Amino acid sequence: MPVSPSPTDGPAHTGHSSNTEAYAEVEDLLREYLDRNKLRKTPERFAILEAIYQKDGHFDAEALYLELKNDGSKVSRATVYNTLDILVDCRLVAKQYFGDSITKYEKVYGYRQHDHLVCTECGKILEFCDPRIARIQDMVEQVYGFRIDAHALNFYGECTDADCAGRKAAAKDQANPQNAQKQPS
Amino acid sequence: MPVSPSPTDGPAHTGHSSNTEAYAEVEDLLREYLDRNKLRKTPERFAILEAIYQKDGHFDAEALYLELKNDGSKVSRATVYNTLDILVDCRLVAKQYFGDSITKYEKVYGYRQHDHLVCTECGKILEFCDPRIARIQDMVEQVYGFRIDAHALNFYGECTDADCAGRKAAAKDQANPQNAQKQPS
DNA sequence: GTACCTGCAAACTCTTTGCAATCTG
DNA sequence: CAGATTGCAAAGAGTTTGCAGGTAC
Repeated sequence: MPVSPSPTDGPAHTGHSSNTEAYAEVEDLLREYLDRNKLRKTPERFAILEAIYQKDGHFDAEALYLELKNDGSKVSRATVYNTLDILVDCRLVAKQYFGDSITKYEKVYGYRQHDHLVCTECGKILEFCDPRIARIQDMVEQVYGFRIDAHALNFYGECTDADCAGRKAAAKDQANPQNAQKQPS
Repeated sequence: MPVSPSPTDGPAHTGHSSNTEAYAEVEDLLREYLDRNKLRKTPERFAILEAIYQKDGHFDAEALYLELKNDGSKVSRATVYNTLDILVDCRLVAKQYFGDSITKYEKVYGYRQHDHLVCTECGKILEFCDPRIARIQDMVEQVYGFRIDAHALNFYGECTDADCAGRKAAAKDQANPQNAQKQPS
């Protein structure tokens, strides 16, 4: 499975269903997918799915592994990675890259399609929706003869939060020009 | 073989000025940036800049390092990474992530702003331009109070090329269901 | 029972770091 | 000259792989 970005055309669920509410549906979808692909329905796979759907926001594979471990599960890192691939493949999870070369994941099902706004100073990530992206996608599909099934749009910039961590550091640097060269996040 | 080291990874660059023409300007821009930030104008930095502006399309740090090495330069990997950071910082080079967790770079100056269309089967990358993205950016800036200075929009899907490598492999898999589960790149 | 899956740890890949030597300003 | 920058190699972080044992079907 090559690229695994966030699906744009997920189930057209409007608004967010609650975590618990959504989970039964989600589990069924995984079951179906595993059936369809003749993969086994192991407890590990469902444990990982459940852990993900209890979380909010973005996470990385290591954090998920540690969380599972903390909760008494003894899934291995290898299984976490393997299962994440499966979940991305069946569009229950989306893979995201925010410029720091750490792969992040987020649950997808039951959540509105959205894109990301990343503060390069403090790392804060906001989400936004814009219907024009779907139209750009349609145009690109037609012009280039692709069948597009996912997209990722990230904006990078600086937020205006008073407590933006990076901005404070930058201010300090100004008094201390040796450190002026910003580190990439 | 999915997304990353595809031989077809080539350009399809939209609206470019010639390489040599742009380079003098680009060198000046780097010089200015180094001055402004009190960084040293080392030969390595200019050698790397030049190598990048002689290339077309996307490349990764390792490929750039090997290329420089081949050409007789003896810059180290560390310097390549360090310099890429500087060039990204002064907007002569852009960092890109196409879903295979290998960081790609491309030159930016003198090239029209564009976004990417990635074939998840064969790894081909096409480029397109759409003015609506700038408008979405404006709106997001206003609504969220960000100062945005970069974006990345990637569409992922399947191309319609007759020789799309991945599609052939997928067809083979269908006859041989054991291999149905696609491998991550 | 079979072969898919898992856990474990080692291997791998990409990137960063530490340090002595070198070169810019 | 001072100290920023380099090359080198080793370390680090994140992810993948190989293999023996476990387990879904």
